[in-house]
Amino acid sequence: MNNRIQELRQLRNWSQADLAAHLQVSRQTVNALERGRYDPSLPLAFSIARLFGLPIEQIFQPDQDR
Amino acid sequence: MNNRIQELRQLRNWSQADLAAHLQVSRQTVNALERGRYDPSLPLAFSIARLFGLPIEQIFQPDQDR
DNA sequence: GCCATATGTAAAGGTCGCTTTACAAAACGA
DNA sequence: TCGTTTTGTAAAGCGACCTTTACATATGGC
Repeated sequence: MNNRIQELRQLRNWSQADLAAHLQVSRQTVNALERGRYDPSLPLAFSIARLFGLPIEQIFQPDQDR
Repeated sequence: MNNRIQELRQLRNWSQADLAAHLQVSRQTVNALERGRYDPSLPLAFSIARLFGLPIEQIFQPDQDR
């Protein structure tokens, strides 16, 4: 699962800590998501989409094989 | 997190086992999702949305407080 | 009544998502 | 150069997600 979190965060000149605060998760979680270590839960994906004002499908892209 | 999985499944006259086969998950997983015991992972949410031809936001609705 | 199908649930087990604490390294401004 | 901010990473712990096996109940057709 690919995502555009880092790109959307940098557009706003936010640090990972800033984004984490807006999402109410830890900074390590934001870092892990940006680096692709794991996918967010569905509720967190909704929070991210709402924060950036985009549909989930425009932020996250599933791998070819799913 | 609310979802319309049961409604969309019944529109197609599918059993939970039928849907599970299409999604390549266990029947118990489909049952748990329909009964709201837990939310799907983000990749599984994408599979469900693609199968039903709808955006994720039209199948899953986050709780008020998220 | 019988048999097959569909649904609900439980228990045990593995991996994932997220936390807190902590440390290291990179980047930046004054 | 020094102090601050930012990013990356690790480890331990906990609950969520999903599996397999198994059993119970309900429904419907014959």
